[in-house]
Amino acid sequence: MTGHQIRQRFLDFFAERGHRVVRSGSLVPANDPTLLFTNAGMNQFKDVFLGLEKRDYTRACSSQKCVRAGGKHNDLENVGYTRRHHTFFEMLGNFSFGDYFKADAIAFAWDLIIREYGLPKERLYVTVFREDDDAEALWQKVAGVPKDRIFRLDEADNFWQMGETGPCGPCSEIHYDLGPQAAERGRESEQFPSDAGGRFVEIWNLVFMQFDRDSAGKLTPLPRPSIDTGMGLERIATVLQGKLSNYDTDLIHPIIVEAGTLLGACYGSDERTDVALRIAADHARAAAFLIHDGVLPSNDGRGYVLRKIMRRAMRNARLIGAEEPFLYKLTGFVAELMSPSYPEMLESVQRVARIVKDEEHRYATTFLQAEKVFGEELARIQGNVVPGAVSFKLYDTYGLALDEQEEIARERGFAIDREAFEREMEVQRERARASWKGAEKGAVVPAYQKLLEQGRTKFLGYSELDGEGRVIGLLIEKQPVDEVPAGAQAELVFDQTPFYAEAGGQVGDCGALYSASGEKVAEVRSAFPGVPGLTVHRILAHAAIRTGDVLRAEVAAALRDATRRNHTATHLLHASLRQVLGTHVKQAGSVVEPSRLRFDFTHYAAMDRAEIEEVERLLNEQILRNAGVHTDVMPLDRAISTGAMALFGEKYGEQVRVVTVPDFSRELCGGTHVQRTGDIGICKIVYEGSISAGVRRIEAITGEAALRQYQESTTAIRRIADLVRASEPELIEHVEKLLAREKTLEKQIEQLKDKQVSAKVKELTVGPPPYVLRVDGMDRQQMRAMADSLRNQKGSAIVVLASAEDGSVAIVSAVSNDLTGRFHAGKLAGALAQAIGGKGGGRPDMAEGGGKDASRLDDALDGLRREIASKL
RNA sequence: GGGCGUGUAGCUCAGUUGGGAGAGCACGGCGUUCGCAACGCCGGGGUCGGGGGUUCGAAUCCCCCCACGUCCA
Repeated sequence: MTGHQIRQRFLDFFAERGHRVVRSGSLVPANDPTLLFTNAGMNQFKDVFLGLEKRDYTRACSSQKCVRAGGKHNDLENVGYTRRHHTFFEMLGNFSFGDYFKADAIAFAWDLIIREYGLPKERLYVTVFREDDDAEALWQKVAGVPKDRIFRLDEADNFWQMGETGPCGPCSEIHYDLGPQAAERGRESEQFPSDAGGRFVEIWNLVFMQFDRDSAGKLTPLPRPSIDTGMGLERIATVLQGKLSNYDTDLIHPIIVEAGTLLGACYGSDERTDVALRIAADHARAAAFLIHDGVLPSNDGRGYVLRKIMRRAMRNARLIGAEEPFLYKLTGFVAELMSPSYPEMLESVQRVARIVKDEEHRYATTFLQAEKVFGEELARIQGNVVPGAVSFKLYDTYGLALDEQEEIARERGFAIDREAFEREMEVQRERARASWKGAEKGAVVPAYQKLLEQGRTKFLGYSELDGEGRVIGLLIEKQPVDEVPAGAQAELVFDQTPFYAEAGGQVGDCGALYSASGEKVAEVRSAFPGVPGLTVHRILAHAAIRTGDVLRAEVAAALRDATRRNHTATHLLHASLRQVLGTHVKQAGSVVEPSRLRFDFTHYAAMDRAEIEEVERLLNEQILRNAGVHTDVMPLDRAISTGAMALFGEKYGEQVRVVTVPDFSRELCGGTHVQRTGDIGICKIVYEGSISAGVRRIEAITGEAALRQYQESTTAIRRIADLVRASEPELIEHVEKLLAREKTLEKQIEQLKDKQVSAKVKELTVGPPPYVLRVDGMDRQQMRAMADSLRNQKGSAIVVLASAEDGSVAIVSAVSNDLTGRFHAGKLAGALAQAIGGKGGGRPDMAEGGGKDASRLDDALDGLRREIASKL
């Protein structure tokens, strides 16, 4: 059975049993700052398990892309050396949201692996949580697993929790015996539950979510227990394909072979090569999928983890002799290999390759730089051991990995002091820990969650800008209160509201609240979702407000209208960019405010002027067309099948809104839009720039803001034209002429100054040195040239020049080389400067100085002249 | 978020007790050549990342910011 078939059978199996097949979520988790990457199948259902989100199904199954690298689960260091560690893998899972529980979960799992996948019972073992009598009984009753094949284990292995608090419960695992040949040498006789160094592998984990843990650690039973299971696709493939290592399955082995071809190496020839090839294969998978999902290599956060993964692959390849970029080709191969299940991977092949190749290039330059510095350091040290501090600096500042250092050191007969290196590393860790102010997790205020239990806020604002709402919650500084006094800043929740809560880049609405008598009782500063589905209004109360009050809520129409114009314009901009630049353009971030719109998107190069103008033209053509903007609500699957654009890292419910500009743009969007494109008025791009490698940013304005900008620009142009006394049509040509003239004038001044210098030099060289004199009006540049020239022409000379201007004095002195033993130019300049209340110094042959008191200059020069004469 | 490093001509970079902004390549002109490559001569090209400070004087020292690199979290 191929890997793709194994995945498909899993999904089909559960679909036949009433499960909704849900597409894999993005590797970048939506709305979850606590998580670096999606690392389990249940991530995208987290809010459903927590009861924060409702879906129109209670059973689901998925094959979820996962990455474990960085963060809590970090497998990166092991990848390549073991049979089963990966940075990227797929997790098959079935889920029950308060629907079926243990009995069905066990029955499904057993049925699938025995009947569908045909695994022999005698090779299977089951573990349950120490106290979970139910599970043990069910495995015997429902699946007919003999009691001696069921093992009770402790919390560490068989109790699962999402976090410190929240849903948790016992779990139960199915293990498979790969046979004694899979055991570590010498451990062949060890029996389950030992893993015998790889002989017994966990293939499926069934989590029985049945408790809620509060902050005190107390467990209360959940009213509707749930199921969350996870089976690693690569592992089950290993078992079903009769292999011992995940790297030998058809999901990964072809990539290893391809890597071998690209690197001119043969898998199986020696351990070093094999490790490098496995690392290349695994990391190419991770890189291809991460970049496809919108992650870009950078120096912090997710991008940094991606960079580390890619560099690890390049480094190991280099150790087996790779000199040219290769990883970018391998990611293309990965896309091909995975395309039966992930056809969308083929769309991003070009973009991914470009980004990977850039990174390979960057790595090469970084490595060269580091190697150079390392060489300099090696030349400096005594003995043949590289000190820990040096090693650490190389690693920390220049990114030269320790195994690379050892490689280079060995070639030149040096050794690395690993212990000293570790000590330096510990210091760095300590420093980072000390400065860590504590992660501000998106702590959900419990009060918001309580309010949500009374129902989601009904949003009236798609069609209305004002409406009545009943106050169902009031908070001051996140604490619930029954009444808000006049003058207080507070948060207010209605049962329904026309206020848009900040989402999808669109800012929340501002406005005001009125009592039944028409009195204005509060200003609304902004509105945001406290938790998904709950609109929280930030208010400044003008009168007392109590829960239960019915108020009229009125959105500030002018601001909302401006926001709508910018939001629809954003969609038109997105579509225009795709037409002009290509379909590789994808939204990477967006802000929609009343005053402007900001749009980040994937594109490999700066836009040239013609492209920007073409995008603007196309966009405004759509505005002039004045097409109606439609919004439809439909299931997510249908929306995607009609070609609506969905975004990276954005989470959508089952029912989605699709915003359409006929024949031009179609996007999933929950925001507010204009009715006809003509309402936008006009759209003008005011900024285009880089945000990071491969991502560009555009800022644009519409409507009134665009008009204002236009007026300001024309005013400015008119003023400039007046100032330079030119008519607008000939303004550019005129300014060009002025600049050219300025340049000629500057050059003429230079020439005049030069002439002044040579005239003065000619005049002076009639007489003998030393030359100690005032040259008022000359600047330092001229004085240097003059001193130089005097000295050179005479061959042997002392020159001291002083120039007074605007009350301050500049001094330059020069001494020819034959005299520097007796006269130090720096000392001459210093002595003169001191005499006029200043300072000076410089080299023995050339020096400068300065002072404030020009009135004493002549006397000082006389003095200096006498002093020099006496010593000559 | 913290540590270290880098930022100088279109490109690659040099520039130490603070005192002349430079090299190579690229570009333009002229010359040598049947032509090309190559070479010779001449030339254009710089907010020394930005801002502030210290100083008579800052590419150089100090502070802040930005961009990039790198490591830790």
